[in-house]
Amino acid sequence: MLQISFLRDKKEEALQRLAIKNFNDFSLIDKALEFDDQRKKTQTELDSLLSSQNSLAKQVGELFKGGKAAEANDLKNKSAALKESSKQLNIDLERIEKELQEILVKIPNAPSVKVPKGKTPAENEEVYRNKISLPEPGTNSLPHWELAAKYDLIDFELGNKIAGAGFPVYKGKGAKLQRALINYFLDQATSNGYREIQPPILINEASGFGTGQLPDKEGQMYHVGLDNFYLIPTAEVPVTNIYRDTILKTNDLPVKMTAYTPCFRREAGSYGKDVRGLNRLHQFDKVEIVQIQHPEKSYDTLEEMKDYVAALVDSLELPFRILKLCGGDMSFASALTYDFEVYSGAQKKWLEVSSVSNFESFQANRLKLRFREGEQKPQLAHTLNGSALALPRIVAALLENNQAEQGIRIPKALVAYTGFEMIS
RNA sequence: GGAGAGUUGGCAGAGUGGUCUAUUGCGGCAGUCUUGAAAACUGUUGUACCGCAAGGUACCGGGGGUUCGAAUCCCUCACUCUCCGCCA
Repeated sequence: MLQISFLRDKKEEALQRLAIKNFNDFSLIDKALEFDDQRKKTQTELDSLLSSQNSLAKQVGELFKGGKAAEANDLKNKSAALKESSKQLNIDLERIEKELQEILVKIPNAPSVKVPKGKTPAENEEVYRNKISLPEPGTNSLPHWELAAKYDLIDFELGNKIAGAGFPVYKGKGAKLQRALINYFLDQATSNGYREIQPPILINEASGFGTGQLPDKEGQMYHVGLDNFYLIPTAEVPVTNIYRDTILKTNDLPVKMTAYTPCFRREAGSYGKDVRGLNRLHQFDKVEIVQIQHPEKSYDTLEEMKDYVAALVDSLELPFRILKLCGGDMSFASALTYDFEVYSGAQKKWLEVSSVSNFESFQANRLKLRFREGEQKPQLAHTLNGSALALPRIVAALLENNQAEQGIRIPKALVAYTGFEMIS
């Protein structure tokens, strides 16, 4: 949620930046400013009315104490009359605030000026590609779903039976590989200064609102109706919400956290070959990194996180590229996003395995996540997060790119975690 | 799941209808004293909104109600604790 003060004081800048995201509904901004004017006016009226009521009430008390009942009753009636007006003003104020809020939550985050213009993924800007060459066509022929069946690593049919499509069952070395990746990713993160967190994987509405999943993406989350909980789509939600309604000190920054969680996504509307195998699941595992940072340092931090993830993917010996997302391909809440894609040999396409974003103060404003510089007034912090990494597509690429006659080779960095060098 | 007791400022903890713009202590910050520090003493101490300012308003778990007036009374929801039951 953008701050109304930003829309008011830097309207031109706001409009220009929003245009990068192809958001052109400027009437919405004007409407927000109008409602804000109304809010101020109503608040002023209400406050002065309440002030008179407070002083009348005080007088009534004193009159009763002094035994002047008749005069007291007079003032009582007067105060009762004022109460009617203040009640109405209060209703007006609540309505105005609600309407203002409804508009504000519809306005996406303003992208950084560094974000390239564009509408489609084809217009994303490739900013880096590592030195590992793409697999030769023909040498790595089987897609991961066939390899998974051949070596009995992942059973999609069994998942269907137990839960439904998109809930695979990992077996044997397939299961061990999952656990190895999770441990490897967590160990790497903690040795890079991220504090490990194990959060709840069910969240309440307030948490869903804080990071921006609610109300807009309600349909993307599984909902436990009986208790009104949501299953987390990413660890970002519970981990960032640790700092909801919090005022940090400058010294506390940056806060660096990492968490492994399963992630649950309904993926309503997805279909076709994009969802084949591990490409798109309802339940998957991911290690997330989250940082809370001073506004002046958040873009340096974003680069640092990008470099960290790059080193991590590199260590798995997978060919990958980094894209700076164009305005049209960015998420609602992000100000700048880097996507990481590994190349899948058998599928002959790039698979997204990580997304690293700076949200600036967009989430912090919803979360009321602030920090205080010395004795100054609290100000909103910046939040950032990234996948480091999401497992399924990493596994897909590992299986496909490392397949050979004698089996599937495990990258060196992982062998200490898997306990085996080959799947055969 | 059943019964009971609670939720007050950074923390502890008073306050059962008007002087609560919330007692007090601890902690924090500033100062005095000191070569420096500690101790002691003095002062100060939250958040949000409205207002050019002076100042005003709201917030005692959330929401609603009673009243001229609510931390205090009523309703409701959430959470915490204790005991019982069940249980990894």
